[in-house]
Amino acid sequence: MANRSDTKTRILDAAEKLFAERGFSETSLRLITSKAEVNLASVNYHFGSKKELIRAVLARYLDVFMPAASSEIVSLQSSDKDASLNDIFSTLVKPLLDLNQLRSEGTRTFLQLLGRGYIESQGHLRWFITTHYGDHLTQFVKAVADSAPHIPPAEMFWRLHFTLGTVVFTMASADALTEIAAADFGEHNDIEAVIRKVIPYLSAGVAVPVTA
Amino acid sequence: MANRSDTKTRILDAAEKLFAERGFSETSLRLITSKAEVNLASVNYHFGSKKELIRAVLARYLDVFMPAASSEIVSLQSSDKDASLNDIFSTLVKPLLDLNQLRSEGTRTFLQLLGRGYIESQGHLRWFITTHYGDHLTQFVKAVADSAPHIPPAEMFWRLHFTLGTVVFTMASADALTEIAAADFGEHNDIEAVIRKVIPYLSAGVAVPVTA
DNA sequence: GTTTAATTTAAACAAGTGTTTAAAATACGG
DNA sequence: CCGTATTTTAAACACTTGTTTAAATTAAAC
Repeated sequence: MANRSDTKTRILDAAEKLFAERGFSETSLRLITSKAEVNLASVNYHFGSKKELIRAVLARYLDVFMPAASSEIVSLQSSDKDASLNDIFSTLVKPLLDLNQLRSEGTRTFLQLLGRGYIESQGHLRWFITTHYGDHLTQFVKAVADSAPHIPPAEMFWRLHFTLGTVVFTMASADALTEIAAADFGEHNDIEAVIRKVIPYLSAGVAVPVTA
Repeated sequence: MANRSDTKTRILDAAEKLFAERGFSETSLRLITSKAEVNLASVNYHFGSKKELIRAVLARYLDVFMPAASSEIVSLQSSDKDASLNDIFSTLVKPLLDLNQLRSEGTRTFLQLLGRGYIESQGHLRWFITTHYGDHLTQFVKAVADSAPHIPPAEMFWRLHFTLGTVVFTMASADALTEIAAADFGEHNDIEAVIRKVIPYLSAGVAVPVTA
């Protein structure tokens, strides 16, 4: 049937869609391979195991997004030494939206995958991300910390995880939320609209003065 | 072995602990019944199915928490007509901490269960909560909306879901986060400390002016 | 104490999971 | 074009899942 290593791509494409929609452990290899119209055993042949398939799906996005985000932050820091939190978060918008050119619905899929990853992770994904992209992450954390110097490090630790939670949860349930918003308020939001809504919320929370 | 309807309680106790720690679908009935030292079939005998067990576990907390939270909000609104967002969120602290008297680690367990519920829910839990406790929820949403009248309803919808995401994610990973915070910053936070940290973050995000 | 109802138990069930195997088919290098 | 390596395939494997069954046990009613 399908020509050679096209099989690998078919699996990745089907897997990322299903993983984003239903989560990793709720998506069986049989469902993936039937959607991809490839044989069940080809997943283990090409990727070794389901865990490695999950990592491959995420890596395909992270390898594009992380360097792009990094360079955006670098160029922001060189042009504006006193960038606001809003500026820093907004810096991520372009690299995120560029993923839509990589694949249709790329932005939404990537953010949903990230959310699923952090929610379901029993360790192997957290490990994979921090060891492969740790430098980019610390760079981002430092940029945020520098632009909110009135927040002590320990407090910033918590607030960044609050932020992570907001993003992750919002994106994992973005489909349901946009549907409800459309039904209840007649608002038709795409993923970009949601991103632009959440940034001010995050900036305000991270920067709010610590109460004594 | 164990005396009569003590079996039901043993199952609920073991189930809520495991559900909170590992999530619903990652927790098998065999694990629950072995921890509870009861027979596997007794879950289906007493609760009918795993889904109904999940609902029973959550109901045991919600039946206590929801009325308590409601009455706190009512008394706040009658004493202070212009309560701040911080006041409203802080209103929930006492009902939450009172759950520690219900069961040991009750507060943490409840919040983690809530997080798992919203994250994993394929619908049946969302349906269960909104139909059984919908009045309490709309009362709370109204209180928040009234104290931030400069936020349009559609925008408030999104911000409340951002807030839900923050709480849910933070609580679902609260154990890991408090451990890291202790190791990296020497901070020893219990669940109350985390709650008191998150409230200013949430209030600031919900109330931040909408940018044009 | 006997009968009836409620509960507990061990065993099996049916369905689903990720992974492995060995043979068939395809593609490639010389 | 042939032989080798790569890829695809169908089948089976070993294991886990929630649920059901029917017999054994325990509790309650009379």
